[in-house]
Order: sequence, then C-alpha cells, then structure tokens
Amino acid sequence: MDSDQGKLFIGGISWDTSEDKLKEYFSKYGEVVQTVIMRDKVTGRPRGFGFVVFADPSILDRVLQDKHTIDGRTVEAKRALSREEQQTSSRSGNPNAGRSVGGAGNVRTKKIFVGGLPPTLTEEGFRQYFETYGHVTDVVVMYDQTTQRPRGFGFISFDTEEAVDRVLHKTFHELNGKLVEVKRALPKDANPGGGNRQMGGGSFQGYGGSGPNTNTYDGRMEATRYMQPQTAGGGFPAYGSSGYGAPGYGYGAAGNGVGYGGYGVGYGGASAGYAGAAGAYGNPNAPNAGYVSGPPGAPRSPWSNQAPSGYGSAGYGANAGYGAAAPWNAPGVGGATGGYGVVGGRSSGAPNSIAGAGGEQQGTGGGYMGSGYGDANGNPGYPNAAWRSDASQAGSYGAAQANGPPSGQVGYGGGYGSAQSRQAQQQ
DNA sequence: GTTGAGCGTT
Repeated sequence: MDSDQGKLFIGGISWDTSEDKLKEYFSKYGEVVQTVIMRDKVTGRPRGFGFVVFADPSILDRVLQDKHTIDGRTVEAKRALSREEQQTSSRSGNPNAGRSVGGAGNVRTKKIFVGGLPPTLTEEGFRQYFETYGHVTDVVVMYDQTTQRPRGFGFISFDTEEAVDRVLHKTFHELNGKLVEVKRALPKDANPGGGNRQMGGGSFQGYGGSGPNTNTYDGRMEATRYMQPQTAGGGFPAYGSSGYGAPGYGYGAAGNGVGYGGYGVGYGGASAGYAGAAGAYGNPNAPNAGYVSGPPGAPRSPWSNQAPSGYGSAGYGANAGYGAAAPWNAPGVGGATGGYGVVGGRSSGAPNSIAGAGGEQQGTGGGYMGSGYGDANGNPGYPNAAWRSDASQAGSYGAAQANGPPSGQVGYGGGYGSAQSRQAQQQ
C-alpha cells in the first residue's frame, strides 16, 4: 500500500465527472499532480472510477477521512492498489519479476517514452522543451495510422544518458500547460513478441560498446545502500536501480565484493527460467538476493506504483559458476569453467506469461549448462505488459539482461533484477 | 456503473 504514494483510487464517479472536475475538487486538499478517469476502451464510456495523484503523499490521510461528493455522487476514495496488491491470489511467486523487465530493457535506450501528450502539441514544441535537458537527437509524436489523430504519446531521444537521467529525474513534466509523463522507452527491438531474430550483428546493446564510460553506474547509486541488508545472499540487488547501467557489465568490480553476474554462460535464461546466466562472478547465494525489499524512498510514479516495492526480483539467476570466468572466449562451453551450474536460480522474468517461471525455484542442482543453451525461448520475461513495469523509475532493482554475445555461447548475465533474457544465438 | 492506457519512425 505504501507503494502507492500519493495515489488515490476514486470509485463511484459519475459519468458526468471529468478529469478536470476531479482535479478541481481534490485540489482543495493539496497539489494534484494528475487525475485520470478510466474509460471503456471501445465505447469510451467512463467506467466509474479513476485515480488522483497528489504531489504530497501525506495529504492522503486527510482526504481519506472526508466524504466526497462530486457531481452529485458520493465517491469513494481509497488508496490505490498496485496491481500486485489487487491480485488476491497472491500466491504466484514474485510478481515483480516480470515487471522489472521493462525497466531492464529500458536501461539501454536513450529514448524516452512520453505519455499524456496534449493533442495540440507539435513535434517542435515537444523538442524545444526537451532540449533544455540535453541534445535531442530524435523526436517522434505518434499519430494513429488511419485516423491521423494524435495518440497522446511520443518519444524523445538524446545523445547522452545523462540527459535522459535528467529528464527522468521527475516523472511529470509540464509541457504547454499539461503534464506529460516520461519513462524510458521500451527498446523497440526487444522483441516482446517473439521475434527471435534480433540483432544480427550481435549487437546487443551495450555490450562492449559502451564500454568504459557511458556511465556505468548511472546516478542513482543510492541503491548501494540497499546492499547491506542481507549480507549473505544479498548483495547485489542493489545494483541496478534503474539500471545499472550496464553498459558493460562492469560492475563486478564495483564493489563490495559482491559478485553478480558476470558474464555468464550464455544460456539466456529462458525457458527454464533461469534468468540469470551464470556467471563468472556469480554469487552462490544469489538466489536470495533478489529479495531485498525495495527502497523506501523510491521515486514515485503514479503509474507504476508497484515498483517501489519490489523485490529485487528475480533475476539473479542462477549463479552458477563460481569462479568461473571465462567470458566469452570460452569455447562453446558454458563458460563457467569451473562452475557448473546453476544453483537454484530462480526464474526471473516471466512471471506471468510463462509457465513455471514466476519466481519459482528452479533448483537444478547442478545443472551443467553446457554449451549454451541458447534456448530459443529466451525472453521469458517479456510479457507484453512490460511497459507497465518500468523498474527504472521505480527503483526496483535492476534487471538483468542476459544476452549472448556474438559468439553465441556466452552471455552476460547480468543480473539481478529481473531479467530479460534474450538469447543470443544468432547463428 | 468502484482498481489503470499508451511503446515508433526512418
């Protein structure tokens, strides 16, 4: 519940009540960042409920004590439930697993998804606003292909991660009088659907490429603080809060001795659910790692309340090999020199969409992971709904991405956090 | 009428 921060669910709203009216009404309590009334997707008719987001979460207490009548109807205000919380079932493993996926993928793009664009906004206006944050390399405002109507969202790309971070520092930006919401764009080529063919060139983002700098750890290192809890298994989850920048897995070093996923064997996780990819520096305890609870003060995003809570989730996968090493030049072998395998990794991604995944233990005891499973099913955790999750903003831990390098066999396993694994196998 | 939409183009 506390993950909802300043968001209230408002039920029983009259069909005559508009978002503006909601906002006007609730503004008497404090600054309202946004209001939304949910409508039926096809008929457009209001569904009778909506959400109000206050800038200051502490305002909720007062609002919750009052009765509210808007447009003649008594509405009910409750704290918004996150999706996880809505699921009475509660039994499925780690609900966050999949959610972080989106964030994971996002880590590497310098593109920002911008939602809530006013229909009147032009690309120029869009660009001009964002240029104050850095050099804009691309601007896209989406229009319906057939009706040509603005779809209310678009993309903005920068040439540096820093600019992106500056923009993402706050979720809502005021643009031409309305608020727009920003999130990391999901990488288009992340192939949510299934296309397996990606990256011909073996380019998986970041690999190597970004090498040294590109800000390996991007700002939000505050996460480090969360590295302490759980000494044992814990460790790394912290990385990543939003992405451990990853461009290079550089982390290892980083510190604390924790190991996390180094390069791993390429089996991209996949079906089995191992997200992680073992790796060189795998931390044997990893499996627990994910569970650090979420950062208390994680940034709030009205849209993704789930986030802050999160277990780090998933990803950590299996850590397998101890020692191992053998990055990619390792012959087809699963890298892991020494190690063998996966020790009980957990599935990371794929919470919902893939059976068996969602956080269940997979212990394979010593799986040997031989040469990489490239497993075509990679992508376990890439449910379509990925965008909802957005770990990056949420502060959830990062996400890993297990990709196979060009060689096909070795992968880099990143991480903790949920993962998005993709198999590399392109050959 | 009571718990959430949206992710691309060249």
